[in-house]
Amino acid sequence: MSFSITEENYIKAIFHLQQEDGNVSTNELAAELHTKAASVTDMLKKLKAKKLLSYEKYKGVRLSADGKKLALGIVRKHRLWEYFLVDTLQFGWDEVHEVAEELEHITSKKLVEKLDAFLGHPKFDPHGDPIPDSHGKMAVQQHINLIDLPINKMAEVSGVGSQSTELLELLKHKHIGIGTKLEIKKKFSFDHSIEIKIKNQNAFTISQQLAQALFVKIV
Amino acid sequence: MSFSITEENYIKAIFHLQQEDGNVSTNELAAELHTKAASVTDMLKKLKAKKLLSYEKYKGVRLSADGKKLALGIVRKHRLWEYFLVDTLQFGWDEVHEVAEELEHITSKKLVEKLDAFLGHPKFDPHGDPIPDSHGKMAVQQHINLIDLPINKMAEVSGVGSQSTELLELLKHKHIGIGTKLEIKKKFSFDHSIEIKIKNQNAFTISQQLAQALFVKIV
DNA sequence: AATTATTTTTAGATTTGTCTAAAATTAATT
DNA sequence: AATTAATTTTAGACAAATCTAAAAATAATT
Repeated sequence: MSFSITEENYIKAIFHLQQEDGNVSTNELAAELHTKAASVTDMLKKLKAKKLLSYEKYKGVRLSADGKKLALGIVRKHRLWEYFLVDTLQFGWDEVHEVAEELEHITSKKLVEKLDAFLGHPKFDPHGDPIPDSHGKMAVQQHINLIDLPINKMAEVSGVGSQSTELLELLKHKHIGIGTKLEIKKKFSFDHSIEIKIKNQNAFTISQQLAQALFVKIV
Repeated sequence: MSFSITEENYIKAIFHLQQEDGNVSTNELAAELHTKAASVTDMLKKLKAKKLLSYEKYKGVRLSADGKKLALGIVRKHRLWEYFLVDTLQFGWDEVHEVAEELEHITSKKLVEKLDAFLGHPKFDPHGDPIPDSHGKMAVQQHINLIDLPINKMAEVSGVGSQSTELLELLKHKHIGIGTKLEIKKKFSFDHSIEIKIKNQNAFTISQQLAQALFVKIV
């Protein structure tokens, strides 16, 4: 059985949303996919008929085993292509997401396996997210949210919570990227902003929103 | 202005067909695209409205300057990806066409230019076809049809006339590929078959159809 | 030149994915 | 508990790309 690009995008969006949520609502999906709730309802019926998910009226949606498998395949392709773009073609890590959104729908299985081998079976993509292997297994990276990092504990930025160009632009401006080593110097309860210090730089504060979008691992 | 994958495939098909023909007929296009004449007519109206081609009822079709530019861009991507698949990912030259049919529709201009640079600005793809540069210019390879090769003149296979899997399967079986050195020993007027001899091999005959599908350059 | 055959176009229907507006259901609040 | 608000679904319509069947135009043949 084969799936359209649209169907694949629905499955991928549900996969990402259900990481946190468990069950995913129609409105959440509509927002994620920049479409309307009515369109989502229509598509969910179709995907249910294809046994990619379980869905009951008004009860939200959850991927089936087949759906998860499909989603992991798409995520695998997306992250391998991101790795390729950065590692092989010298793209900036903040400019590969949109291109990978297209490349992830190329169907050839052989291409994926050859690309994976050529890249040396990488475990993490340039944003710090784990790449599922050909069986759908992925390494678990103990990402902590920066907001939860204890004060004065050195950590390394290992992932970002979103791929939005707005976020990536801000990070570029502040010279924060994957691998950046930093520690928290102060937490301000008034607006939940935090003061961070990057090695060899002066300390500066970042907003709660930004801190929540950054994941780190303690080093 | 951007174009759907379907529109791009029409433009590409017209480009290839008009190389020989000049004006391309509705039925030719329908055959090439495995669709029906009625569908072609509908699409030609749309592409005319987008100024990619000139088209008058019952008179056939011809690409405009814009249409040619678009076609060359698609051909460029197709052939660069084929080169990548063979050269970088170690695909066989006979198994890359279908994958490149998908990859050629990836839109990022930056990707194309970075890929081109990474590959070292190749001039010909693995089938011996020239790769247009970023301005749409391509090297002219003096491909001669094998049928026109003089007897006992050593030549090197430089291209194939079609990408059909049937042809590629036959070539694989006969151990003929790009770069194969051969000469014609006899031509049989009865069925226009020819006897060829590949270096270090016994001579054997090939059909007119096969000979017409092979292009060589005299060495 | 008239007739037959082929090619091409039109007309109307279908599928996929989307939309708006209205109805139905569930959640929140008074 | 009753009402309001928010969410979700249904109903009907639309655009893209396709199809079949019939009509129109062009080409081929007698």
